[in-house]
Amino acid sequence: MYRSHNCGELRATHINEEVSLSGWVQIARKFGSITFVDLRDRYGITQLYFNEAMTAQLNENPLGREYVIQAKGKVIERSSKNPKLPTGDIEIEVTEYTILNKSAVPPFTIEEETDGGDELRMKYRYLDLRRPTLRRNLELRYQVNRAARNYLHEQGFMDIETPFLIKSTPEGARDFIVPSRMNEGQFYALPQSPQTFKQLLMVSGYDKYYQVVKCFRDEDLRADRQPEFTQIDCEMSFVEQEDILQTFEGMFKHIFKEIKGLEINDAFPRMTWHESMRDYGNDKPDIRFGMKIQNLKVSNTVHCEALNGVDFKVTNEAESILAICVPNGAEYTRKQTDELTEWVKRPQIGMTGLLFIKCNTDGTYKSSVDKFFDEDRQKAIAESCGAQAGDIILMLAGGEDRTRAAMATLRLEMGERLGLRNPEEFAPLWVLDFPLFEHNEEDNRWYAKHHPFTAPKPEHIELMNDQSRFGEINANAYDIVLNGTEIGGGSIRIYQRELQEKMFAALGMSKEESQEQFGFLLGAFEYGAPPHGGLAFGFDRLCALLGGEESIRDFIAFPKNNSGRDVMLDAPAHVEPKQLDELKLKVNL
RNA sequence: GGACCGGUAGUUCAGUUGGUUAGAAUGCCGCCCUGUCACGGCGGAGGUCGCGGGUUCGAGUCCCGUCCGGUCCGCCA
Repeated sequence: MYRSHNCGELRATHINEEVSLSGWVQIARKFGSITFVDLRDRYGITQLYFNEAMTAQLNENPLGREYVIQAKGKVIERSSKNPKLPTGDIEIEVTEYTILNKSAVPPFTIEEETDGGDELRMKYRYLDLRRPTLRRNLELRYQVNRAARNYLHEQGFMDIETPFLIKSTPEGARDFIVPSRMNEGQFYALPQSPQTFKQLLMVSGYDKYYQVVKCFRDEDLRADRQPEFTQIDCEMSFVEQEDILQTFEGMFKHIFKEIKGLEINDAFPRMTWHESMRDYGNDKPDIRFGMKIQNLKVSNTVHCEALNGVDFKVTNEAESILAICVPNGAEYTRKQTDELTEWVKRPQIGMTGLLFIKCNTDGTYKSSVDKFFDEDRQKAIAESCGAQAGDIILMLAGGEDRTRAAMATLRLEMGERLGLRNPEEFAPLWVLDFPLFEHNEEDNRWYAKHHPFTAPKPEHIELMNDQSRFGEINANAYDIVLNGTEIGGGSIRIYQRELQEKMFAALGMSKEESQEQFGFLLGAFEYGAPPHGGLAFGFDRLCALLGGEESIRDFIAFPKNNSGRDVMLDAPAHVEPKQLDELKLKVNL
C-alpha cells in the first residue's frame, strides 16, 4: 500500500502514530529552513511538515504543484492549529518522501474557486475534477443514484438493461444514428429513452422495472441539456395514475430525506396543466413564491370589468391582458419601470410594452396609463388583481400564447430579483391532465404532447374520432416539477392494439407506416398486454437542483459543450476513409 | 435557423475620443525568510490583442466578414 491513511482522516487522536500518506501537492510553503506542504486527495488536505534536514532534501528533490508523492512520518500536534481544516490540529513530521510522479504546471488553480474559465476547465476536465466543488457534485450524484436505487429495490423494482443500438423512429426528438457495417446502408439509432422496451417488459410480465440509463437526443443544447443524459426510467403494470404518483412521490421523499435531511410529510401539491398555464403561464410552475398571473383578459374575453368602456387601443385590441402584483413595487422609480419595460421588449420576450399601476401606500394610484384609466378604474383593476398597498401591478397585453409565455418569464425574473427563488428551498409538485395532442401550425398536423403511447383520459377516448376536437382531449399524463424545472414525467400507456392504432392514425401515420415503425409493439399488444404506466426522471437535472445549481454540466463527469463537442477528446471528429469505405458511406460536404 | 454577450500575458481581467514602449492581479522562474495555511519580502521572464480584410498619417480601440466560447429563442420532455 502506498498509504496507511487518506488525507482527510487524521485527527488529534492519531498523534504519535507513524503513518504514510499519498496524494497531490496542493502547495508548498517554504520558510528558509523549514517547509510546509499541503497534501491533497479526494478526502481532504493534510499538512506535511519538513524540518531543517528534510527541507535540505527538498532543495535537492523539489516538489511542484500537483506532484504525486508519498510521505512517511509521525503525526504530531501543530504548534499553530488551523481551525479551517478538519485535519488542522495535526501535521505529519516527514521523515521520508518519494515523488511518485511529477506534474506539469496546471493551466488553472486546483482550488475551491478556480481561476480557470469554462472552456479551459472542460479541456482539462481530469484536473477540474480534482477540485472540491466538482468532487462534491459527483459525490452528490452518486448518493442520489444510490438513494433512488435503494428505494426502488425496497419497493420490488428490478433493474433490467435495454439496448442502445435500436431503430430510428419518426416521432419525437432527432435521433443519433449509427451506421451498420454488416448491414450496408442501414442504420441503428441510439435510444431517446427506453420507452418501447419498458412497455414490452410489462407485456413480458416484469411488472416493476427501473433503470438508471443514458438517453440520446440530437437537438440543440442548453445549460440544462446534454446530447447524452441520464434518466431514472421506471414502469409498472396493473397500476392507475394514482398508484404511480404515490410510488414516486415516495421516492422523492426518500431522496429529499437521504440527501437533504428533509422530512416531507405532506402530499406534494397537485395542479392540472390548465391551472398551471392559467396561474403561472407555463407547465412547470415555480411555486416557491406566489405572484400568480392575474387573467384580466383571455382570448378576447374580458374578466376585469374595469377594462371595458375605455378608449385605449392597447387594451381594447389585445387578445389577452395578464398581470402580476409585485410586492413593494410601488416604490419603483421611473428609471426602474423604464428598465423593466426595456426588459420585456427584448427580442426574446418580444412584448411591445409594459403597463403598470402603482398601488401607493397612501391609497392613491399612479399608472403608466393615467391618461386612459382614471383612479377609480385603476383601483378596480388593482382589486381584481388582489393587489396590496405598496404593490406594483405589471401588465402585459398581446396575443394569448406570447403574452402568457412572456408573463411567465417576467414572473420568474421578478421572483429572482426579489430573492424569492432560494436554491435551498424545495417546492415539488405534480402537474396533471396534460393535453394529449399539440397542434403544429407549420405543417398543420397534430403531434403527441408527451409521446404516442400515452393513453387518453377514458372519458375522452370518444373524441379521438373527431379531429376537430383533438385539442380537447386530456391525457393520463403527469409531470413532476421542482422549483420551476420539470424533473420527470410519465403517463398511463395505451395497452390495446386498437387504441394504439387509432393514436398512430391521429398522428397522421398510415396503417402501413405504423406497422413498419411500431409493428413489434402492436404485435405485443395482441398477446396479453397488461394495463401499465410509468415515468422517467431527468437524473442530471435532479442532481443539479439538489446541488443548488442551474447548469447540469458540473454534475456530469465528462460533459459536452454548447455545440455538443467534447473539448477534451475533441469529439466528434473525422474518421479514416477506410472506416467510411467499410460502412459504404460517403461524406458530402 | 435566429438574438445577445464575450475572445488582450499560463490564467482571470482592465485598456478613456483612434495617438508615445499594451497594464493589473494571480500563476511561473530566481534570491531571502523557523510556524505558515490566500505566508511574506525583493527581483525577473512572459503578448501574432481569435483570424482575414477595410477606413486612417496611425487600429487592441472604428467598419465588414469569419471562427471559437457562453446565455437564450426556435428545437427538445
